[in-house]
Amino acid sequence: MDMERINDYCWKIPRHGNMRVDGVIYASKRMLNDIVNDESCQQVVNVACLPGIVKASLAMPDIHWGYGFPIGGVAAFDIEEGIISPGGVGYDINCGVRLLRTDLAASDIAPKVREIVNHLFREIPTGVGSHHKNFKLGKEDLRDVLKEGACWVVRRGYGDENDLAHIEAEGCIRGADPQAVSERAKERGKDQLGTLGSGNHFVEVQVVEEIYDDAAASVMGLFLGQLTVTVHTGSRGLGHQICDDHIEIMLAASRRYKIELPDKQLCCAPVTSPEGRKYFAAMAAGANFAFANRQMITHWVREVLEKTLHMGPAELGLSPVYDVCHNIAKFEEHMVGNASRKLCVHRKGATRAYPAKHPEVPAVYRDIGQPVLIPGDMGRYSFVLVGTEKAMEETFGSTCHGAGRLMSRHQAKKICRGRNIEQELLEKGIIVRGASRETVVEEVPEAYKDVADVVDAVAGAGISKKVAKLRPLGVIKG
DNA sequence: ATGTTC
Repeated sequence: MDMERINDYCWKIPRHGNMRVDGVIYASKRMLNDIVNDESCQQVVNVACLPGIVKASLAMPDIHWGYGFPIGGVAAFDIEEGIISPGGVGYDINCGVRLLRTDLAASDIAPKVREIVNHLFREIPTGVGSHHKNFKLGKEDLRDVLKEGACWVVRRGYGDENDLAHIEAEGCIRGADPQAVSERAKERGKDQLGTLGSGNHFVEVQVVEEIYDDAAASVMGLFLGQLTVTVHTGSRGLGHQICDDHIEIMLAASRRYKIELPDKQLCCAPVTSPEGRKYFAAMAAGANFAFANRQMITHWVREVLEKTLHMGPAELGLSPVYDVCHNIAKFEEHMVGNASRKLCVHRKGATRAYPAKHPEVPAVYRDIGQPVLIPGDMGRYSFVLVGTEKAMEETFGSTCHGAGRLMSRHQAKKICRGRNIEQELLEKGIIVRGASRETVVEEVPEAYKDVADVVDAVAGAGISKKVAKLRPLGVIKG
């Protein structure tokens, strides 16, 4: 692949063949070597061929191969001439991350971590197909969750207005239509609200290990040695089914609208077409289910910590720092050249990273920029960043989303033969409870890139700024 | 990611 250097952290695949715009990849030179030899590079080129794409087909340093569009990709399309595509969002609609802060020092509760992990594991269903036996939504309630997102959960008494103020889009994407969601998707979702799922999803008890930006950390209520909890999950079977249903519809739509596709998996429809509108309405509903999911899990994290530590809410001081999506398509205003344009921004394995002063950043963060939450693997660390003006100028206000896989699940299993990963992590001071040995093995830290490399690349490029590093103490995995 | 090939 022909690659031109823009700067130390930014590389261009010049427009060629059917590409309508350039490809642009954010990575250090060292990381780029792996990326160039990966199939995901061709996916960046393929996306650049889609109608109405604006400026460039973008990729973050954690890019890897995905369904049609690369994971770690950002693609913005003109509302009038552009398309919307389920492959540009991914199967796990509104997969995302929520960081919860507390008033506690991790050292004070260290002897209790195992008990906390065990209680979390008992209260939050984990693993493929996990669901609640005694917490099922009726048809009307599920409809309201799909329309209202986290607001519905708070209305039912699980959390408060302050929680909602610290969620991207306040936990509710407007334009969601439950009627655009199939009965089958609803059937899969009705007993999965407040469940974790599998793969890289987790609830993790952490300690703030390093602070890079004192002022920003202070505004976020973060301090050195602090106990925090991170929730990483999405829209479960419901979102998966929405994606499946609409890929089917989009395959037909692509033919109907005579959209030339370099890869069938890029199937899409004009943003303004009935198929495009219906997908957006269903995707927004799936996104709202995921916001509600993380809000529901937050409630159980609160309960577990209060009970295990014998504390009231005031003493615990648990509240969300922020909650961000990294698999979503949104309608946003961006400057393109000298004009402000309304675009459909697809972020798939990419996180919104708005700068200070942006009207969509919560008032409390208006001076520091939007918090960005980057989970790493379970053995190393996670990062808190903030968005920047440069992200707004270059990447439609977007940045990376995580470590990115280095090995397939199969490869991971192979290198772990005869090893006890739980024991190895325990020796590093990390208590792990997984739904099965298999998932723990598939998520072995060596299977992932070092998230510090990913974060240093986006910080080096100037599209995010480092605020804090979090180290795991205990984790539940699907 | 996913009732991991409805």
